[in-house]
Amino acid sequence: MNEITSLERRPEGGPGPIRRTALHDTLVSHLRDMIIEGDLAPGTRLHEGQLGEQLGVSRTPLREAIKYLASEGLVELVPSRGAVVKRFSAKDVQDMLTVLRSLEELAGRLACEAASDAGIAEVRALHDEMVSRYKAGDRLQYYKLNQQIHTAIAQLSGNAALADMHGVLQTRLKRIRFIGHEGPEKWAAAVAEHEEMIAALEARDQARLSEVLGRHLTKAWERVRDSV
Amino acid sequence: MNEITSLERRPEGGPGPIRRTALHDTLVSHLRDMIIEGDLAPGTRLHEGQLGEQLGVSRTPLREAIKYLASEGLVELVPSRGAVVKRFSAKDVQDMLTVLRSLEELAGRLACEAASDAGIAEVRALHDEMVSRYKAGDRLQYYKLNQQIHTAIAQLSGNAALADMHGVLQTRLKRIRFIGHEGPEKWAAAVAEHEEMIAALEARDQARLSEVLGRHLTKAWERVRDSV
DNA sequence: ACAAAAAATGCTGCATACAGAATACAAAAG
DNA sequence: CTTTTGTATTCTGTATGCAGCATTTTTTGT
Repeated sequence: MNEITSLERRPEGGPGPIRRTALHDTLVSHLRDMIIEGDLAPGTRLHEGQLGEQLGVSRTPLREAIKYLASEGLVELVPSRGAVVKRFSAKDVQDMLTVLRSLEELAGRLACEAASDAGIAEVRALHDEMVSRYKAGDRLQYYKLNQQIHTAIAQLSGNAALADMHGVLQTRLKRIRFIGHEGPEKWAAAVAEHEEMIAALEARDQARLSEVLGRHLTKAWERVRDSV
Repeated sequence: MNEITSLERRPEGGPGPIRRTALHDTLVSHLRDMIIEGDLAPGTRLHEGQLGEQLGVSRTPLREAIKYLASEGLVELVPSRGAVVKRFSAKDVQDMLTVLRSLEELAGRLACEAASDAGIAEVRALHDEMVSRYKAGDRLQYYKLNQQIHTAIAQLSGNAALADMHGVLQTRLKRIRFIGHEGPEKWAAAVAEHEEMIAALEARDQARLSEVLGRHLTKAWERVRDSV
């Protein structure tokens, strides 16, 4: 992941609306990934010239993407000195998890009311896939599906603002969670919580789903606490 | 408010650290204000050339500011067609208020634990000032102090992420609330709720403060419901 | 040899310039 | 009169160039 990555305008792959995708979006998500995956460590200065050359883009669109990420809270703008990757303290992480927990509890309650059966089935499918990845010991895919499930539940709430805020926090925390490698027994516990979560969702049991989601995040904090 | 506003690099006013403030920040907050105050109505296309000329800035920093606002959710980026001021449906507003309510309830609980006496005193001062504005019938100042109080409570929680998310939603809703002119009796009710709020905060009564904040926002929705 | 000042380098911030896409308009065909 | 197609204009997307600030290196004085 540390090699020089070169960008291309996302080629229009399959069918669907021929939505020419702007370089801006590509750059933003690319930089996001670089930050999350640790290519750009916290505290790193984002060198416009150098970075732009690596990515094969001029400074202008790069700067715009950086400003965008600044508003998302991933980088910090220092006047006359450019941008640096934001560094989160342990308290920052705990604070984010506190808010995320509150949001997920809300999402759980709303999802039980608003979700369509099809929507729930999709989450179930993601969950089953995740469990099979767990059994295969595929941490990376497990991690990604895990994220997707939480995102999906936030969206099932039918509340766009909620899904939005949830997404912002989840993105900021991705870098942290990406690092947090828990041991086998804790991993198993996390999977069990997910199992319970899906059951509650399928039963449309508001109180239970909300409770499980909350508990899940509280334990998540305990899992990563030391690695922060 | 609808005249052509020209920008100047924020002059270094009083004392304090001589922090040269970048044009970027000025532009962002200026554009924010223009959107909130209705100078740029929802659905309006943000014309880079024209707008830049009005503000006396070239397109480059303007575009960067627009991208920033896009991430904040105030404008929407349409590929190859620039940016338009985001339009919120009634459901969008309701959704935002639902989340905001949840966040404020959380903030209320945390603030009762974490706030310093001095911090509470400051909120009390804001409140008293607001009440006097209310008695004077000064709607604009009342409105601004009202916002400040809610922001202050979010900050008293000591949770930066919470204050952050709260701020984003509050900014998005400002435009709406700015319009919502309630009648005298509802206005009085809102002030009474604020009174109760401060009392609960000073008593550090978590449950009560949280409850009042929630109720306050629920009623706020009823007040603006029709004007959206 | 050390400290302070001065020059030099590198980077950001902003403006301008150019290319390509989207839209608006006009003319021509049905 | 409506529809369609070709053209012109306008605006966005990206690159480049220049000026000012920050930092580092060199030079100079003690």
